[in-house]
Amino acid sequence: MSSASDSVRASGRRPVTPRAHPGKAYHHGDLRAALLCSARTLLEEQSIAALGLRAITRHAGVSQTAAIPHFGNLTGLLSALATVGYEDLADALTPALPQGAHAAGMAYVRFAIRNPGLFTLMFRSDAIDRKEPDLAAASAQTSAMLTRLIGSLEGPRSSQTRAGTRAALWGKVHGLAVLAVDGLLEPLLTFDGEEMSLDELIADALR
Amino acid sequence: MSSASDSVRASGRRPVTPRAHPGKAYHHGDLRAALLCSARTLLEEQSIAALGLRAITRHAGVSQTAAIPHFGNLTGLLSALATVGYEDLADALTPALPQGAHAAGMAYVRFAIRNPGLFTLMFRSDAIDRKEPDLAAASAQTSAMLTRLIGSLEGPRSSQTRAGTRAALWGKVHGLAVLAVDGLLEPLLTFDGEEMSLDELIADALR
DNA sequence: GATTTAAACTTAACACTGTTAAGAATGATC
DNA sequence: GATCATTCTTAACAGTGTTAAGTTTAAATC
Repeated sequence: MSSASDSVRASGRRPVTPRAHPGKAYHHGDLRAALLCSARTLLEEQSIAALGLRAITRHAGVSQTAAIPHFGNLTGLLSALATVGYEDLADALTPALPQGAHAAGMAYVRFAIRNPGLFTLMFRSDAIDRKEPDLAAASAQTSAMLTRLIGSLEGPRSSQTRAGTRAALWGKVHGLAVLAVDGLLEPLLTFDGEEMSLDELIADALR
Repeated sequence: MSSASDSVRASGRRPVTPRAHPGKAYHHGDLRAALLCSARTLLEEQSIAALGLRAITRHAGVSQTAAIPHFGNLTGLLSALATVGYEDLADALTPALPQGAHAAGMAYVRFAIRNPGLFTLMFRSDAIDRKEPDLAAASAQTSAMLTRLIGSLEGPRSSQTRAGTRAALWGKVHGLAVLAVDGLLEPLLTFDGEEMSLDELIADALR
């Protein structure tokens, strides 16, 4: 279980300025990471609609435009947050990959359920910029893990059916994740008065 | 192929005021339908981000707040548009259902690809209000079609595995639709210089 | 070590948004 | 024909992202 604060990573390529007067200086020290942390907190504690530039900077205790030097604009900030999301997703997938497709699929969906806001943001193509290099790299890395998984599954196939298999697996897993996050699978949990957990349903669907 | 204008339906429960002076009167006549049509045009010709109350009314040639009496607020308008989307999706699914799961899945994904903006809106839980009765009804109707499809597929099963099967099918189909609309399947279309169409890939993945 | 330069951060303003309130125009009802 | 409810407009409010200009600090250069 990764909290919002500890999983926001270091500031990426830009070297972090060592802060001389921690927390109080005019120069914040690591405002970039602090803003990402505030954004992630707002995202999970409230909603994706609460992710405004002013709301984030207000939560971090800085002025309205303090994010501009670090991210350029709101899209830049959200893209950086989505990048964190792809990195965290890769971390969640890594230990499950050698256990096969079922375990990997469960890890994917569970990540979405545990980080619903972040997962949603990662696929909001109109709120983020997929051409941002960091984001493109993190996204491609996650994608590559899926490719390796498919490649390790069975014997030799044509590359065409491999593409189909890959789309089928990713589609199934991603669809279940999206539907679960949106609460659209809940009507399926009750039948004739009996209940089943969301995790059970997904494990069932992934067989 | 359904164009944006002809597929916006009549105004729903609210009886349409017969227009005395078509197009020129102070009372528009069927502003509700006209606004939905403008919204759908903006949605598909531009993007989901262009769906503002002012942009829609501007496109329809009325004042900024003319949509309020009909929809209450922006969420109401977008929910009504999503309702149209679920109705259109049901129409697209109906002829394919008797042909089995593969045909139904293809119809689902093709609908998404042909109406990317509308399909995206239909699953934007923070932009629409799923408790709106019309929307809930239209959405439930689509869901019921899926249930009937699963029920007609094979012999008797426990209701538990039926829920799993249903989640698996819906998840796979929905995931492929979402990924296709976001352009995330395109990297899978090329292998060793050879190309394959998106439709082929999806047909492959749905087997 | 002093000076210059570059970056972070703040304040103020602009154009834009959704929503509300009040008023004018119209169709429906009695 | 008078009343009433609805539709639609205008005006205003609080909020947003972004830009420009100015201030404060850290780093770089001499």
